[in-house]
Amino acid sequence: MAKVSRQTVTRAMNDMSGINPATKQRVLDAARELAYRPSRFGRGLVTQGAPALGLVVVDLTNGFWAELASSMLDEATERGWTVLIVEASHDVRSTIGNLLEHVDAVFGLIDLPDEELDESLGATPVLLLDRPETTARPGIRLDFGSAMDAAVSHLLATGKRRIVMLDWARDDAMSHRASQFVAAAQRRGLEPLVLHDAISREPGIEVGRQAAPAARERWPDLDAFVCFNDYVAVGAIKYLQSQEIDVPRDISVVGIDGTALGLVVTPELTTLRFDLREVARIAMDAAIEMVERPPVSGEPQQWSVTPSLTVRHSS
Amino acid sequence: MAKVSRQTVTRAMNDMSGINPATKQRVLDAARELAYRPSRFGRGLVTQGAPALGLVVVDLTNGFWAELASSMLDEATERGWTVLIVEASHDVRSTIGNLLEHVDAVFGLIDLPDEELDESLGATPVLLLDRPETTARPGIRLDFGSAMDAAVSHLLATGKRRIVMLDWARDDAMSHRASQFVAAAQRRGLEPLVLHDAISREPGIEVGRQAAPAARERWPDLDAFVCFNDYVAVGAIKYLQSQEIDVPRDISVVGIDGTALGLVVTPELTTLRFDLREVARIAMDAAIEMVERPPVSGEPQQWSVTPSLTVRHSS
DNA sequence: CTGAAAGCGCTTACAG
DNA sequence: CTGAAAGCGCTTACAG
Repeated sequence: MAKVSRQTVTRAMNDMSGINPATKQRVLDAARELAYRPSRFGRGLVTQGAPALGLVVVDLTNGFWAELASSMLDEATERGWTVLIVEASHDVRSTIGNLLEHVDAVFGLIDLPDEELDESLGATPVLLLDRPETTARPGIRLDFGSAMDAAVSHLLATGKRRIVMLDWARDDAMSHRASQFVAAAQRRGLEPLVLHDAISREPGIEVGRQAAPAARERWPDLDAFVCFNDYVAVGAIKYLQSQEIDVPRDISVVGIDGTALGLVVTPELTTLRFDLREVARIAMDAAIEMVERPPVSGEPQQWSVTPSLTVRHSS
Repeated sequence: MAKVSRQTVTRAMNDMSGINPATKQRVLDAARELAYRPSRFGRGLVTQGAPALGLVVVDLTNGFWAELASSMLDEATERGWTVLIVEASHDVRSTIGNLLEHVDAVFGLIDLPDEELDESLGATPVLLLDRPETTARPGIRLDFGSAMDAAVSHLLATGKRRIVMLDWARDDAMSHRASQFVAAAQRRGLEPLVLHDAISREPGIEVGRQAAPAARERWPDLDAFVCFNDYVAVGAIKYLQSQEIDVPRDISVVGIDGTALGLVVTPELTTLRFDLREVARIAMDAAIEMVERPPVSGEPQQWSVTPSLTVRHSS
């Protein structure tokens, strides 16, 4: 339409030098009229484009994942990478399959059995968040060990003796978080009390609101809750408030994750807070490494991050 | 390495029929050893791949954006699209530039002057969220008009008379939200009271915590706050609590956005709640339309969404 | 300042 | 069951 060759179009569209301004304008006009947009595939084939990381989160409306996503975005931008975020709440398999078309590496929590994992992911470099040691894939583990110890010690120091974990999971198995609580409680000679919720679809406020009274019925003398996450903790506090049970005097509440929620609820929530910035840094560096280097055989690399106990007013 | 042609590699990698199992295995083994991964660009050039939408948000850790992002993800997946989320908090220009390499259309809040907008976005179809009417681009407007009326009426009905808007903006101009509040107040014959914050970087809890006392100093007889968003409202409630001022008896507080935060704070927050699911639906349909149809000249299309007043316990 | 040629890495017919 | 040819839509030298 502009009566020029494709190279000249390239020059006009990409703002390159060595083109007559009038020619350039003619090309740009024609492009507008034809609604012409360069194909990202054609261009990428030649220029390689910026590498992209796929981030698989569980639920963006959960502060933990929102904060991780936000941190990943920052860290990626700094390194010239692009991030593609997907929520793998519904159909994990097809979500992942779709994602792979667009990215050079994947990071996130992928809740799939090992065999399916290999099948879905193929040769794409993957870094798994918080997966059991059984996978032959590199990963970042959320290690609650020492932080759970700190939380239990803190509750003991404030005079609490009957600590109940309000757990949550998709199935009947105890969560990783709860099992670490059990270990910490036993190390202190406490009876490990765990109430397990496998009914609710999401570990939200409602879980805590319903689990707290159930726990009190089962262990009337309980004096502290450690909760699966901050949402469950907020639900527990909301229930206790409704019963005019004083937090923390009568019952202390400790959350996990360190989301912004904890600063909104009254009293402000004691919680195990992750440095997600740090997680994002590790993940980006590992992803770049995996994409650039040939695959190292042998032990898959494992990182570990530990939350720290942030004491506020709910304990 | 496997001593086969590229077509056979294609067959092996893509799980196609018409290939000898032994050959396939040989190819797969070689692929693994060479860490071979098909180029997404080469493949996309032929298959076209799934179309991608770029979503530009302000801050993923803000519940409004997290919920919008989550809804967009859902709606996009249903339509076979992929979503690429970016946060345009720091360097908007380069963030957008980077994004364009990867997507077929863009949706979101892009805080750039009109000329720069055209320059940055080029021919990419764009749908703007909550931009002034001045742009010659299609968009979705957040229209507070009738909802502000409802909020003011509700406060009047509960006996409040001196309503103060706690506003926030990046610069000295009144926000769109505040100007709609002013209009609603004037329609009811009220003096429109607005306190403007242009100091804080983000419209977070701290803004409310600091603005609330400032407002009380300036208008000692105030009896209600309407806040720029839920975060500011939570900050105001936190301050009032600290002063043992009863909410809502002494001072009512109304937020905007309808984020999950409002259910966590005590008392639970009355707020103007958007149906972000609806916004996501409109945006996805419009994006698909823009990519598939040639560009229509004439008036750019405009949609409008109105929040609804959700009365809880802070008013 | 403009254009002809080569090639990026795949897949889709088609031939054998 | 396997391979030779063509082509997807760009950009990068290079020639004029």
